[in-house]
Amino acid sequence: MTHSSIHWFRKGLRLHDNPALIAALRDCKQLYPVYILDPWYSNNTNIGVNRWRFLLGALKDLDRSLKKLNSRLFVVSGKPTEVFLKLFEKWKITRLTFEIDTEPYSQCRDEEVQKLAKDHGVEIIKEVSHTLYNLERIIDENKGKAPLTYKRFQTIVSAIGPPRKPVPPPTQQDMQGVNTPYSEKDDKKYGIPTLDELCQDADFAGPENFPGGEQEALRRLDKHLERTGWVCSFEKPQTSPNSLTPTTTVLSPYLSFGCLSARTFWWGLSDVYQGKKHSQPPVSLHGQLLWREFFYTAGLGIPNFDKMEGNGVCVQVNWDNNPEYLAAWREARTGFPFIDAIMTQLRQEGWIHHLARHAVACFLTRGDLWVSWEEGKKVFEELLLDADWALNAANWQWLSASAFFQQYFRVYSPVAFGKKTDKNGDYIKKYLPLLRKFPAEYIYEPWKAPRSIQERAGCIVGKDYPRPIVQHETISKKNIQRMKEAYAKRSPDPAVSPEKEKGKKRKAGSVLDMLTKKTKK
DNA sequence: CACATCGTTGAGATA
DNA sequence: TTATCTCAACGATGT
Repeated sequence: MTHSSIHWFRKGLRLHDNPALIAALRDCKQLYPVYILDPWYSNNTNIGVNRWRFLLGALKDLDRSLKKLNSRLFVVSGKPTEVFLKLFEKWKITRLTFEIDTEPYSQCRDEEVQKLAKDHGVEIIKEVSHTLYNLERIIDENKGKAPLTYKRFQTIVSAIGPPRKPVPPPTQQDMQGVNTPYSEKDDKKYGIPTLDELCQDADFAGPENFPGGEQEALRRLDKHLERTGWVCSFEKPQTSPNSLTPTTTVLSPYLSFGCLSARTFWWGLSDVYQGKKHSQPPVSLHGQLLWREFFYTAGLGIPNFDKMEGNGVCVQVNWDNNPEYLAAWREARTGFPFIDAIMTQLRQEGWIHHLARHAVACFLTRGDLWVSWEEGKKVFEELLLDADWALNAANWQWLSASAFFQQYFRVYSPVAFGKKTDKNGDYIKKYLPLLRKFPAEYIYEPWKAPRSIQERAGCIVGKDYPRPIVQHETISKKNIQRMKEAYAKRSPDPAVSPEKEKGKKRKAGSVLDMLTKKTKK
């Protein structure tokens, strides 16, 4: 039995740990590696120039690697079902392989493609390789529901055991007898497009600090794994959101596009940990991969996970419709240098530290501007190289205290938070050079600087740099009360009787809390 | 069912 | 410098 296989790349833009690609090679005479530019994405999501560039880097790298195996990548534009309808016939395809993708659009897209394949007698092979685990299994083990706490999630996965080991990349030997028919003219027809062809504002691309591609991903992984002491002592909350160079691995864009396998990362860490004392989840590097897995599971198991309405775990909040505030935040002109510097780095470089994301997300939503997390999510989706459907939705809900995290009275200060790790404001000066002559004393709150100092710094607040968009001290207190109201209104379960509601209220009384606190002492 | 515990990463005061 | 407490008081989970 000999096959003509298409391996369909979507995420999973790599050769290592790609079990579906390996499956495509079994008893295979002709292999066609395909990437589809699906117009659904540009029609329904916002992808910024840096993200397009990262994708193109990843595709070029993939094509290079495939060519070393005497194959190549075929890039095709169009709706996947329409593309496959043509390709199945044209290439006499008997088998289609791909990596399982659990996002809602992907699931419905893949469903359609599978139907088409069945109608054309094309065999389908799909494999789990984007995540550490089969997420369906995690949900099953938790009685059909996505776990809602990290602890619970940990309990489930430790019962399942460690993730599967990564699969090696295909070798020359695996390619024996496998052929990819293509000619010179296919370069034009199936070549990788340019940035200009994909993206209106190709000229606005920032510095390419993190080039896309599997080779770069593996290089970056190795570089970090060599620092064994650093790996073993890694604790996420101890890393700085505002250092001039990243204090974390910045492997997230590579994981998001699948240039790097989460399992390869996981087992690489395990090798480093071996026999040494090391940090533990949730703060360790293994812990970071589990956060990703946790949120992917939530994205699969919770309907309408990327929206507030119809999302069963999300607190329903009366966010303001405030386009002016949203635009000021997005365009880095809130008047809070720490916030504006972060938003500038985000736009220019496509990556900001996780805690910097906390600061700006809290500021936009429950902390200060009272704009819906869904709006913030859209901006991150456009600008972050590591934008990832499930993680983006989950973290925005977390930071806006809409789900997973409920201690809404813990509010990040747009002035104080950054000072903890960058007293002099060097980070601010890097991204907002306008403010570079302000003395450290005023760099986080330039509006407080006396006029003479503003003049000496060559930057007048209200003219050259905006005045603060809100009065943080008063507005954040007011917003805590608004969050309290939103929680109090949490959709009362219609099945719950009024008596039960009363009982609930009594329980929440402060007398008990006082007592427990005293007995603790 | 009642209740205790706990939660990756708050700020600010105090010792 | 670092640890602990208060502010006010959340929901999910486990016993």
